[in-house]
Amino acid sequence: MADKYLRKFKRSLPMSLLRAREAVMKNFIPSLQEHKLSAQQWRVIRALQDENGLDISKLSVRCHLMMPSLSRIIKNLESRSLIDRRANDRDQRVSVIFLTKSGKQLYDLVAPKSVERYEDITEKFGYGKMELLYELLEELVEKVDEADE
Amino acid sequence: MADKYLRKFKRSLPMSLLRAREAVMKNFIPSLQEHKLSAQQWRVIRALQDENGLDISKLSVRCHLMMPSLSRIIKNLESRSLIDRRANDRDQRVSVIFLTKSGKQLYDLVAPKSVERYEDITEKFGYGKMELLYELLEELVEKVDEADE
DNA sequence: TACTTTAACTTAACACGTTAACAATTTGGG
DNA sequence: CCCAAATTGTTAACGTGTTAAGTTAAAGTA
Repeated sequence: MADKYLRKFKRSLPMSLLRAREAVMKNFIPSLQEHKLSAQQWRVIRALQDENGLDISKLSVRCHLMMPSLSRIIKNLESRSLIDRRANDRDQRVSVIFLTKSGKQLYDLVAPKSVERYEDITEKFGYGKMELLYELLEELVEKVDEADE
Repeated sequence: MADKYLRKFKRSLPMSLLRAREAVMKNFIPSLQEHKLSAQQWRVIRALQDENGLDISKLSVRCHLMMPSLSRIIKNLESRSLIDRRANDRDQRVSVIFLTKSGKQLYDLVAPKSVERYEDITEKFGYGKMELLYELLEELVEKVDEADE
């Protein structure tokens, strides 16, 4: 208990996670930029490709986006005719979001490049280490969330 | 090569890293908020505590902040008298940044709580796993940055 | 010395992260 | 049925991420 000082950034967990995420994202961003898509907009498109016709609250959870951010993103994608919103008949408060035809086309255009980038990263880093990393990250989240105080 | 589809978010590397970072940050943010500090502002203060009198470019590298963000952050911290800027005599273009007395006092107030939070996380997750995670993240960055294309 | 190039920021513009306040429904009693 | 409370978003405001353009000072070059 003698040395209660803060580690420098090199050994800061948030910083290490940040650097790793940045390094990984650098691989995906260029092909998204070619289509004027942000990483967040792409997440929404991906989620809708997985399951078309999600309401905004569900999208928010699946994409890890806060409602205000998502609200803006949907407005943007809607203005570009990549998605479509319809009111739910049973509950007029909820908007259900659908990928349009051009939204699906855009997905089909971008997805293969992302797959390539992912395979490239997996190859460079090693499949076993990738799996180990996933497990560690998952366990970290579990343990840290477990008892918040 | 048969199944060239994108994993769902649960198994997306950027998402896993994002979730982990969010879970970890949740532990540190409350004590920062008590002092109206963002995580980024705190990084700047920490860097200056490590080495007082850094120019903005060096701060940018150490804190992993882009120059425009840092420019705004410095303006903010300066307006709150937590830091102080002086022109470099040899080169009038560079501003050298110093922690003021109240900046240092704020550091002394916040740092112990961050140390506590870090120890708590380490204990919950396990020291060995923490070290392993650091190594994996570092290696991931190396390998991924290695050959960008 | 005059002129171009480089370096060190700063500003602008747009998107997202985050908290708080608002608006429109829907639901749950009484 | 009516009103309070909860639900589903949207808007506002401020700080950060990111790219591009603008400023000022230093360095390099003819």
